[in-house]
Amino acid sequence: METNQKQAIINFFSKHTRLSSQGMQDLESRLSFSVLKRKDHLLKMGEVCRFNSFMVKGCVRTFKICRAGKEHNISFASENTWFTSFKSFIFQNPSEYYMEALEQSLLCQIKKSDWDYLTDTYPEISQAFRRILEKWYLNYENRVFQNISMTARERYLQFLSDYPNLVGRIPDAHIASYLGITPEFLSKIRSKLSQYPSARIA
Amino acid sequence: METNQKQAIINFFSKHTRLSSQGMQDLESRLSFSVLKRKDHLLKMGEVCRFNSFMVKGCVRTFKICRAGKEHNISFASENTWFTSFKSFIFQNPSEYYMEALEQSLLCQIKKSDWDYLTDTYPEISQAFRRILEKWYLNYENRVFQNISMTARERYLQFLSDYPNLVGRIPDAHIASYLGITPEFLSKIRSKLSQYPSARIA
DNA sequence: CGATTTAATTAACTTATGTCAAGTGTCGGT
DNA sequence: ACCGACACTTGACATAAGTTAATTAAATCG
Repeated sequence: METNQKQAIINFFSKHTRLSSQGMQDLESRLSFSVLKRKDHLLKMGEVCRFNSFMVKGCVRTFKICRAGKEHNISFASENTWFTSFKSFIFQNPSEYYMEALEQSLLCQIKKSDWDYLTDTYPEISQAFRRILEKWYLNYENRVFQNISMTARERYLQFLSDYPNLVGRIPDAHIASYLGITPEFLSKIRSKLSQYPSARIA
Repeated sequence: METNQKQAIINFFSKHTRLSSQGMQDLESRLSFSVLKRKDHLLKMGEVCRFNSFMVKGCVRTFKICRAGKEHNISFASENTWFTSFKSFIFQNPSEYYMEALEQSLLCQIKKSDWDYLTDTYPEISQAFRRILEKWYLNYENRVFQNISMTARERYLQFLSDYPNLVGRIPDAHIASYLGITPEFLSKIRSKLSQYPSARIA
């Protein structure tokens, strides 16, 4: 059963690199599973993030509390994505971010020490990690561009097209936070969009 | 003379990794210099970005033109920073971005093929590149958080503190674009800040 | 199944930011 | 010294987005 789930990760790596059978075995033996209930915290601010996580099933939000004391979602992790509190994981220092499950979730995790071992030992795994990091980087680059160049409505339409699997699954208030607007304003945007559906042609 | 300038890059790498003398020599022999005049384009949209560049002296902006046809600055490169049009450089495909010199600039560049050779051959250099990429990533992560959680005035104050060397050096309109606001509104922010200097305590 | 919390909507009003247009100042080139 | 770009500012007005608070709908838990 668990071995079946681990397959998702092996598949993930296989897509990004030619993984030697030894590397595959070594990787698999270092994966561990973790189940989160809804509202469980995977990480709290100030804690050191010990794991890089692969989401098998479920959804987790990563957020930070600003000076004014409000939560701001910076990203969501859903099926088949790697996620971690990057700076804390890399430098093993206290995280600025919280990570909280929005649904019951099944994660497959690698400890920092195993991660370091694997990337030091297997160039293919190291390369796959660089690919993941490149993807994360390009994702944030796009987010920055969207934030400085688009209205809230345009960013919402972009979100719908980028993350169709999250819409209707997580509370709108979390999407609003991710977009940098209030839930009330998102509600108005949605209301106008349903009134003039043609406006959806982005 | 040029050898002197190359020293800046060697220094940069030395700070981030233990560089073997052979790697150092190999790296140095693959660096080339490039001078840009003000308003020169280092890269235009649609072109493939052939280089990773290190800014020795000067300033370059990277921008993209949105659907509405307006330019939006996504980043600035000034002294002692690496910059490139990342996606285009990595995948050698047409860039979505333009890069334009805001001042006469001196760059030290590495071709993609040399970059690949160096990172494949010298683990230290590969590691240094990962450090650069991590830095870029964390920079954008912070930008996203700032964009979704701060007002324009707060983002401007943050910019002043993050990039004091750019203030008064490049036109305010470019800073406004980077912050995602209009030049007129930035002017009003500046005006209020000089009226109530204590408001600068961020 | 009912009781209670959480989510989403709506409206009135406020604040943040954009648009347009005019005006001033500055700087390099002639 | 003059001229024309460009940079910056300012004010009146318009639009985007936030705030507060009330209301309804829907999910959760006992």
